[in-house]
Amino acid sequence: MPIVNQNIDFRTARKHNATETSCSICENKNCLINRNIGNFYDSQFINNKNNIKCKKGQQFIIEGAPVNGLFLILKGTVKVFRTGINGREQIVRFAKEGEIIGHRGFGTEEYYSIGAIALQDSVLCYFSKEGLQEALLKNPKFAYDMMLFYANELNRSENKVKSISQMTVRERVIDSLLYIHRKFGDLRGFLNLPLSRKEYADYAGTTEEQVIRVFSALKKENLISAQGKKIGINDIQLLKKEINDHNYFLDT
DNA sequence: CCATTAAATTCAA
DNA sequence: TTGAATTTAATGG
Repeated sequence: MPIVNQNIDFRTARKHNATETSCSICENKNCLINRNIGNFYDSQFINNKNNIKCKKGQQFIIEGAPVNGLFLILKGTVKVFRTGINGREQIVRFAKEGEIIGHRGFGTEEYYSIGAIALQDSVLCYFSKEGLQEALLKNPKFAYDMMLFYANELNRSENKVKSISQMTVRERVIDSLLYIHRKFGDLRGFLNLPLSRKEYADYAGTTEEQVIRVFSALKKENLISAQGKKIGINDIQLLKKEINDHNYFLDT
């Protein structure tokens, strides 16, 4: 179970530690800020970021907490979720290095509508709302890149609504596997992100038992293999075909 | 959904 | 590095 709220104060989290990284020497090329670093007129806000270390399982965004900045993943992976009516967790997405977290509430919302938990020990960069707003107003290229990011996110989330409402459980589980595969890739024949069956279920919008049963069926058909949390995809073509046959689209 | 057993992971010595 | 303790997977009711 997730470690509950260790009272992180992001404003006072201090920057004098070994993982402190200045954006100017950061090697994270997926990072939107890093990609635009040459374009900034005024890089003041970059120097005001905080690096936050999160242990595996630590929640760093709590649903309902006030938004006063935005996170970027410097290192590690994270799951972003929303709690449904019956207390069930719906995983919105998995995020890896360079991705932005907590952007939805950025412009107008005052409170987070999502929670986020580190899946591994992770390092996050935290930028204040004020600094970012100023940077966006001053730097059109940066603003444009942000807009593209938002458009992408919207597209993805619209696809997800479709998949959850129209696909069968088996298709949703397969879709989830393909999503993880696309996003995190393979490592020595196994998906490069260890997830529990519960987490697959929360992403696919089903239950742990259903996932386990679909996995068992897929194993019998030799489409996947599994050793604990390590899932191997044996026949990605057939899996893709099963989704494509029903005319569903794959997101990023 | 819950209970049971098997399997895998974690943790600390 | 091991194995005991804890967590997670798998199955069947």
